Amino acid sequence: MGTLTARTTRTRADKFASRRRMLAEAALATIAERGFANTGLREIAHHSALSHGSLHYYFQDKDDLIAEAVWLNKSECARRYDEIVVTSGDATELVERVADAMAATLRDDASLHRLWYDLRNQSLFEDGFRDTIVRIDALLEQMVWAIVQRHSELTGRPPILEPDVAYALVDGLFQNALIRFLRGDPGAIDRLRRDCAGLFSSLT
Amino acid sequence: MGTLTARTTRTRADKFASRRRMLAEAALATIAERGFANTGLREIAHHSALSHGSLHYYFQDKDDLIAEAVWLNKSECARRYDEIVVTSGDATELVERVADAMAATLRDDASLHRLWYDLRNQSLFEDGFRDTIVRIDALLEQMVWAIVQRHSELTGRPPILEPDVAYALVDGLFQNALIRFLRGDPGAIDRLRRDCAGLFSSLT
DNA sequence: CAGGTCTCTGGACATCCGTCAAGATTTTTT
DNA sequence: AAAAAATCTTGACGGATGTCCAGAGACCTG
Repeated sequence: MGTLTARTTRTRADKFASRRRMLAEAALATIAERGFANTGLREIAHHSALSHGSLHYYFQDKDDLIAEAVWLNKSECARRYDEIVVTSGDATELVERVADAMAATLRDDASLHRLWYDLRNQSLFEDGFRDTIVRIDALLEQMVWAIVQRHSELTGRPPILEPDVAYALVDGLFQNALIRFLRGDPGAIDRLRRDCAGLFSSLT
Repeated sequence: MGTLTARTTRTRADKFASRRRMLAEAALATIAERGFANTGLREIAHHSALSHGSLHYYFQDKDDLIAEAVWLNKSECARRYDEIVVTSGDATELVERVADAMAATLRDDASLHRLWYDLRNQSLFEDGFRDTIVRIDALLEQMVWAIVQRHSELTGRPPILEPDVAYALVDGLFQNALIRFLRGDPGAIDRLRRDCAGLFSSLT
């Protein structure tokens, strides 16, 4: 076998990783459109620069691809509120900005959130990408709890609920708004903003 | 054409309806086990007394069958709290009995609830049985609101939230507990009972 | 330039799907 | 009992699925 320079192996690995990312993004967009169960590998490949045969060169199987795709999207999504938590100076500003951000992502990324709930439900039937879903779920719970804790700091009042309950309530609110929005109710955005602000304000 | 006696047509219609119900129940059990996307008509028929071809004699298509199945299960499920609402004498009894009932159905009917969330999500991608899902969703919201209103009567305090928000919070709590339970956490049952009681107590 | 990896394609594979229709079987009517 | 209507089975259809593979093209190394 030929000996490879360190530079070559690194660019190789980089290209491999970048291809994986590109395919994962194509998978994300495609599945977000039609749902996990209704989307085949050929359709995903059609939305990318490669053919359907290549998917098994970069991913072990379909579950591997989907896990990478949802992780790519959701792990970054969970960090989107960190800056708000850090830079908010008082409690009302924190609550307002969080509510605004949630309303904005409901409006802009509705089909991606729909995909998330789709995959989280599928993972209750099969264990293909269950581990990834569980990890993301934990991330989202930490995200909500970070907001609650910061709000507690700013108000001086202790949180009145535990992290998992807080996450459950916020998630219920968001999922309900998402469903209403997708069913054609544009007012769901503003109502989510209002209810979200009210909920976070009353969690401490 | 032969004239049929009223008696005969009625028994005909009865038998037809009873067959539909039997098939819907078989579909319910089968899909609850493996999920909507992973279950074919042949598998459903295998869990019933008929063959897969008969399904199209009693139902227009697969969506029709699934709609009937989920309606059969969920429309009755939404009425299960009516008796508690009517017969509870004071606020704490109402809250305790509701929380007990929710914890019990989480323990006993977990896979049916999993199916409900599965179908509700699927209906956000396809419009096959969307109308049925929307109807059931409205029923569940009314169910939650009936509890809140009764609690308001018994305490003399007005509800602090609107019906859709109350439903969103309760649903978030239940769905979160269901996910934890299905992932292998048996403590999710008692925690749902506690959190549910706490939530209903603070909604008025 | 020759040799050897790496990358990618297009097609084949077995299997499943929902739907349908022709015909057998059962039930009811005349 | 004969005829008709309702019920049910079986097998087929076209299409879609995930996976795999032989081989072509690209790219780097010597």
